[in-house]
Amino acid sequence: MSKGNKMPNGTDKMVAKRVAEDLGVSISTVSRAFSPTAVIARETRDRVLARAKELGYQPNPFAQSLITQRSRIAGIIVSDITNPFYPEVLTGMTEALQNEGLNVMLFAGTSARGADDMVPLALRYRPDVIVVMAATISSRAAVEAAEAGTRVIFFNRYVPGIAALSVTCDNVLGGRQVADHLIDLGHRHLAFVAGLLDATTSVERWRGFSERCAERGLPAPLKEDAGVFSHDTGYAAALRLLSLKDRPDAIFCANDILALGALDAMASLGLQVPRDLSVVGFDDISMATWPSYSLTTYRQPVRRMIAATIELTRQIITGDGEPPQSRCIAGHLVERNTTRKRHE
Amino acid sequence: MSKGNKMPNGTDKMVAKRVAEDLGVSISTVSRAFSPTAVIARETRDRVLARAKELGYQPNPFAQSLITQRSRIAGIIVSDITNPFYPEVLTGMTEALQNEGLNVMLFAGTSARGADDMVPLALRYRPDVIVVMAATISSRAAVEAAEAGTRVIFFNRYVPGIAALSVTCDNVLGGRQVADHLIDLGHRHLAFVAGLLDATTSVERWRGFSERCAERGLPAPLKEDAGVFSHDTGYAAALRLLSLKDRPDAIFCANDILALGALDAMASLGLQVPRDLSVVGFDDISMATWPSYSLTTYRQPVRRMIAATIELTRQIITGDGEPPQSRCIAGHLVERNTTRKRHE
DNA sequence: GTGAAAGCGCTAACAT
DNA sequence: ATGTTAGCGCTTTCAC
Repeated sequence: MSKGNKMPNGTDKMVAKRVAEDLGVSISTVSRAFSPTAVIARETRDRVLARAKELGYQPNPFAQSLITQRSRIAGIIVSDITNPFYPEVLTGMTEALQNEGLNVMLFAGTSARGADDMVPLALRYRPDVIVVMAATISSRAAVEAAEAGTRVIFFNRYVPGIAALSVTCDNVLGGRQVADHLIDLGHRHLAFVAGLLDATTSVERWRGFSERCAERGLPAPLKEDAGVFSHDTGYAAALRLLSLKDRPDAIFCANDILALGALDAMASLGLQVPRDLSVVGFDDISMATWPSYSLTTYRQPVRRMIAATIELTRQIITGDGEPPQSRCIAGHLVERNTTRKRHE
Repeated sequence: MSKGNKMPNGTDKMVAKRVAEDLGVSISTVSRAFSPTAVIARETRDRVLARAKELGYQPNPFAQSLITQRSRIAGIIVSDITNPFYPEVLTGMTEALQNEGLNVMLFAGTSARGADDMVPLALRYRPDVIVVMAATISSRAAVEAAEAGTRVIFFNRYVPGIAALSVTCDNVLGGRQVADHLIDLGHRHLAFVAGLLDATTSVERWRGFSERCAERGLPAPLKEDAGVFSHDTGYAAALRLLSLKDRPDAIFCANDILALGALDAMASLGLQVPRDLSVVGFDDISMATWPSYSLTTYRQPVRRMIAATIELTRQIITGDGEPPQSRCIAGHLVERNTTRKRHE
């Protein structure tokens, strides 16, 4: 009677020891076969690996982590996933991390338990890195993690005044380029629809936008706060702007979801892009390409941002080479509704 | 000189032993303090927990899993996350699992590595359960997992001919109700836009739809294959239907994304809902509510489906009570564009 | 190149 | 109610 090495379904649990016995080698040899850097005869490794596959053996990552002090886990913290931008990023990021040999542990912040509360949860697994994609997270998170010896990368989010890493799109530049685009189109009466008030994305896009307007001799653009990044709030904010006596002739929305809401608000008033007004978004989510919207937008360089995150992760893990540094990457304007024919 | 119990940042690593020494108790006592069921003096537990918090100690889940043989991990496998339905579900599911004390390990299938290849990856962590939200996964996945002693729950997907668990919306019923709705509206010339050919969601919705049409004495609806579930393909499929000589007067799309594409196709032809045609989707994603679309759709009971998944998970983990059984839950029709005023 | 032995951090008998 | 002890499954010196 073997002692307790049975599975719930009655079959024997497959562990290194059993593979070793099966092959008449030591446990160490089995272990070494799975370690690419270990010294082991090529032929032995092949034999072990082949038999292990047959038997369905794979090293237990818990035991591995315990001894190697490396989890090979990346924590990802998300919150407002209502913005379609994030799912797109989440999939890409997960894939990329998997390719680096990191498994992703996902933590979803809720209204009840904010993204901040996810950090201690994630920290228990001593992840090699934590990627934060939540819009509403305090700097406390990064501090806690730092104390636990885990580095945090803020994705698409900059946390001011803290030694945290971030990977962002160049929001200021984006705002400036949108300003140039609209001004070049002949617009002189610009407006901005802001999203979450304390989101750096919104703040910086506004800064670039308004700065550039000033530089080009325009009066300060109108600024309308949507409150949160959503279709509803974008719709409402646009309605407010459009009901003004001195209605703007171009609206730059802090992100695409807001912009789509704005377009729908315009449609509800019978206004057309680009005939009556220009609208520009930010992100370039897939819906921006839909014919019904054909939204001109500033595309975030998602692939490069993910690649940068992976690069930082690699630097964090190896610990050698240059110390990882925050990255800010330029995107580019994608013109669509300049020749838009919607509602005709 | 202590031997190796330093963190990368120089501070001592916080383990049960250190907390125990600090308090002058045994390691077991520390361990017991963290186990809700363990016998320990209330006062001792409070003392340990308080000090542990101060010191920043949390039990190492790897060590725990190693000994308890329970990972407290749920694996989630996703693939085509382009459908906004899934992100919404993913967040909700993650939250719900977290509330059960399960941490979520996310595996994203790619074009290169399909969802099937994610199963072995997930199995290494001996998850308490695997939830599959990928549209394209073979039954092999469930078999592999079963052999490893892990149960798989297919979410919104039924895998025929296999002893796997699934949680689905009642797609057949949904199809029937949509048929009734359209017929009651006076339509007699119905069409269906199918998504992924082998997706049970598409197949079953079609079955219910066509069955009900037959029952109510209508000719078989037209069937147009979109190929995949996307806006583009829905758009194209609708265009094909609308260019027919005997153009249908109502279109039921296998899901909302297809339906939104169909609506845009109609708009491009200057056709209006509900004046010229009725369109019905399936899922009720957030975009269906947008004023520009106001899509009538069959709402999947997502909350209840997640609750059912959690219930199954609980049954799987405890192992007692009734054996877990697949669940099929009715949704309901949400009427919107029956009074739609778009493009006016 | 391979085996023996120590131990990662923890829980669960078993003692007391 | 608490302490002692034996591993969970693995990697990694250290011998050979």
